[in-house]
Amino acid sequence: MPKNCNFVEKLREVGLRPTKQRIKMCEVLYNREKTFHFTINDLVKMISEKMNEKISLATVYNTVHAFEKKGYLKEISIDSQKSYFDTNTSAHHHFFDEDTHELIDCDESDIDKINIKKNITGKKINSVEVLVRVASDNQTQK
Amino acid sequence: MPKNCNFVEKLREVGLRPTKQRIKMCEVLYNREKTFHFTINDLVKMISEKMNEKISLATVYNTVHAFEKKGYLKEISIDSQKSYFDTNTSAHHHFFDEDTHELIDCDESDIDKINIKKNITGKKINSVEVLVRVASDNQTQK
DNA sequence: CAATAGTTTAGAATTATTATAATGTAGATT
DNA sequence: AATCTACATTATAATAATTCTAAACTATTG
Repeated sequence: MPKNCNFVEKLREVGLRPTKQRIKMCEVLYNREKTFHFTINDLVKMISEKMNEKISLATVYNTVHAFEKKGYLKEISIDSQKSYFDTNTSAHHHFFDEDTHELIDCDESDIDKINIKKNITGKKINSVEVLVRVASDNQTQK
Repeated sequence: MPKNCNFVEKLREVGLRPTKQRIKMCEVLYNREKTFHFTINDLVKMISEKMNEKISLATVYNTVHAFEKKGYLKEISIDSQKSYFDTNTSAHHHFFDEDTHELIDCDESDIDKINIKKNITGKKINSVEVLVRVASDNQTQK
């Protein structure tokens, strides 16, 4: 979703009603220079900080999942009990900083094309994701 | 951990007391031909099915985490709310079947060595994991 | 502008996991 | 082999993330 676009139209295009709450969430998520990563908790905080009115937690969950289903958000797998989401929905990989629990984008160009020699009969590949775990250089790792 | 090994000695070697519960869990996890994947829930079921006595849920969690810390188990990242564990602790990648929620091993030899061109200053790479999501070939994917 | 189908909401319910604190036990010391 | 002590186990409570529920609300259709 590009910057400053008409969120009302965007939402309507994919069959989501442009409600006040969804438009607010679009503004928080997409009215910015760069894509970013967040947890639901992060998002709730951002909304309550930047907006004068609050959005119910259930709505935040609903809307994030609706956006994910429509391809406006991507979920990122980390071995945490939390879900991370990414407003960058293009194919790309991630670094995960185990010290800070921060996710960092890794362009496709930063990793050579991955060639998978094995295949599962009757199954097609939906995605290939690389997760590079990093941690501080100068101390013992977990 | 090889098959039929002396679990008492193995546990002692890394500084874990060979308790009745830990030995039982070793038997369930390692007395078998092949390595496998499981969730805590799977494991609890397996224990109560195969054993005549039960092990407390808290102990299962504690022991799985103790084994993980000692390198007897590896945790696998999936965008689920559950944690998956793998008795294959060698470096390898995974397929995740989105239909059945099954994890399938993928040898290092099945994927060419991954070369990461980007690096994060002050951080060292702990691991590089590839997750290949697959789903049924003949229907619409999520 | 009324009907209706989709949305929002607060709060309850659920699920996975961790914390607590009392009891039990392995291994060392006598 | 009795005792000590640190580590383990246990049932249960607590926490945290997420989903469910059912009533109130609202965007769109007719």
